[in-house]
Amino acid sequence: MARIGIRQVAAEAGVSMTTVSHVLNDVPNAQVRAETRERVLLAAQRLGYTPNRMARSLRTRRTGALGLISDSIATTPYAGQLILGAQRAAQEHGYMIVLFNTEDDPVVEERELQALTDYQVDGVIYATMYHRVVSVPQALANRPLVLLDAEPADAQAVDGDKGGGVPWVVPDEVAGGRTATEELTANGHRRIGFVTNVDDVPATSGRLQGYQEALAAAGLQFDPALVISDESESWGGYRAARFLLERGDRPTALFCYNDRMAMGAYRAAAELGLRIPGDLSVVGFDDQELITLGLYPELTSVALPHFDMGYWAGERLVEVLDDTDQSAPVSRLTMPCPLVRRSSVAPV
Amino acid sequence: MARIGIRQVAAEAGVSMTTVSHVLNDVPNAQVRAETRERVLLAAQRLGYTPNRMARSLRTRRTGALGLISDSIATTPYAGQLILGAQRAAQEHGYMIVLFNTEDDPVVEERELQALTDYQVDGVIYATMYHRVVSVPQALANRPLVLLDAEPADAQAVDGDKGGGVPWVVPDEVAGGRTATEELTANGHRRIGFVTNVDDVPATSGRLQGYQEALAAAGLQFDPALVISDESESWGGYRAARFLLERGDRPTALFCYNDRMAMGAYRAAAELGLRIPGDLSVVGFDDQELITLGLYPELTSVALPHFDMGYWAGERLVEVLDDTDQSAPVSRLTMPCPLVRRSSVAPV
DNA sequence: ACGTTTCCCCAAAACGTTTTGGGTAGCATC
DNA sequence: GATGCTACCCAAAACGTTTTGGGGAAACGT
Repeated sequence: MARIGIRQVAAEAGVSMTTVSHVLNDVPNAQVRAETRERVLLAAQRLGYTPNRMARSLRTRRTGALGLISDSIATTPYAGQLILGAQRAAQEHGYMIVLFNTEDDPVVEERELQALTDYQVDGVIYATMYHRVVSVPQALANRPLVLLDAEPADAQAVDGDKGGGVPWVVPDEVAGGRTATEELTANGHRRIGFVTNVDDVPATSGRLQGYQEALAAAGLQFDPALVISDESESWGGYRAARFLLERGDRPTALFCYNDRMAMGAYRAAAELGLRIPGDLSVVGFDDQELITLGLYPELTSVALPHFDMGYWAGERLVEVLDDTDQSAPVSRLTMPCPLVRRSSVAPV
Repeated sequence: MARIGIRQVAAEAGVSMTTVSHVLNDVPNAQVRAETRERVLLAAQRLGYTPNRMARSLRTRRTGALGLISDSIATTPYAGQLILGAQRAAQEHGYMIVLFNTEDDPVVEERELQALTDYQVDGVIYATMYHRVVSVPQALANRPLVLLDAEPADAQAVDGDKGGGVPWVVPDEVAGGRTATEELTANGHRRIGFVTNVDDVPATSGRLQGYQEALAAAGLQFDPALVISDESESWGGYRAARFLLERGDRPTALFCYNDRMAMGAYRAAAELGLRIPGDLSVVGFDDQELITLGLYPELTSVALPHFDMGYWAGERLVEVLDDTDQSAPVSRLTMPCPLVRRSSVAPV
């Protein structure tokens, strides 16, 4: 059984290979009679023809592959969602995702970038897992590229939502911080602590800003004494919460930088005999179900839209590649972070 | 600047394309003088030649791509490790990993399998994220295939470690269960509860068996009343632990099916005023750092070797493909699960 | 009746490799 | 002097598409 190709289909339909190719890809300005088109389609289907991608790629110089290169895929629980989003977008447009990983190691990154170029992917998604600001590697400079959960170090593209630089998508940290805090102010809380960490990343500053904005919007005075930063994520939540809650005028609610720190806050509260949400309301960030559903009471948390970001990045990249509309497309997106309500917030 | 290919290299080196191809791939029984070989190599390097993968693929009928199809990549925090393992193995052997996802939906699976075949990957890794037993889809029947964190439903391959069926790798659940329990018996515990769930998967039965084996090895009687299964993973740990700990002759140690249930056990213990590890020792399973490092005291847990399994699967698959040694290779592997000791276990 | 346009279609070149099927030169063996 | 062998090398075919550059016939305008 000889592998069946376009040639066999042509024979079966009684037309030339050219015509078969034309109808199968319906090329824009190739004229083929409706009747012949039918015949070809039928023949193709009858023979169960599937195109040979390598031959096609060889001719068209496009592989239909998108490289997804990420920093620390193994150490973050979100990785799957980011990747799945991108994969689905790619899939829907007939692209495939091929995986690369830098492991946060410049040497590995070098190697992977090399691999990435000689696999001849059509475009690349450069992903970081924790909303980092990155400077895009030289090797990717002149390629179709989009940044995923990362923003470019050179602010050149920042000035507008349109055109220019490389597209990127990140969570809207400040809106997220605002959402979390508003949930607390809306429940009547007026003394709201912010338990955060000391990292200098967009997430910390953004969420803090959101916190401040929400306070202002609620007519509350920002009190620096209510925000505690700790350097450890595993211990920090506990330490900071403990510190805040032992004060005389303890806050009635805590906004925690992430669920891990919220977990520590829960422990601090338990040790001090404070019930959640009766004596203390808590909202977390990240919506890691391992934690949010594991805690008691279940933790209200702001979710990071990992899937959506991945999906957007994928779509954005194929847009660039397929170049359907040359119209200056949106180039930067901060994606909203929805609040998922559970049982850790109550009216004051 | 014309793209430089094998033709240019040939010209530069003053030899034929044939010869260039021969030396660049050093084909086994092609004879080429050492001096010519040098010349070719030099020319290639001087021109910065990199082979065109599509052309090569077209001719050799091999894409150098491995399909990795997994069930629920987005909903499990381990996904990254499994994938990274496979990716690294692939990378090291010059393969790339292209990603597919079934999302546990037969319709999607159908579509992805279709995509997978017409992308013409050389081989496929069929991965599940929670050690499932699967029946391999018809579409994969006659392809180079290895199962990752999954075992085949038809036990045809089970009879030996060699030859025959499709290779698969899973965690050694029973050894893991034994390890966990031994850690407790070794600390002198004699009444050890097992908090587990009701799912009918290899993990539950395996870990239970390990538990029993360890008890036997320590000369302890197995007491069915000490194992409590609950249907919910988020609440089950709490409920089961609470139930066990309220008994008059409460266990002094708990082996929990996974970290999530251990998290519940911590809460139960706290509510009953039992200190960990002073009054109660706990060991978990899965080693999810989000939990193990978030709990206080930090949870001793048995780790699942996700990276290693992924790596093995990748290596195994390229072995099959490159077919270096036809010698019947190991076909099944249960991988050991190391114990990572933290602070939740103490002598009785 | 004769160009011109329009509509449909095709043969062959091209993409960049690997592989096939020799070819040539030198040397040894009969 | 033919034959055979060995060591080295090459021209051309092949892989399965897409794309180029028309070509023939019908329809149309004059």
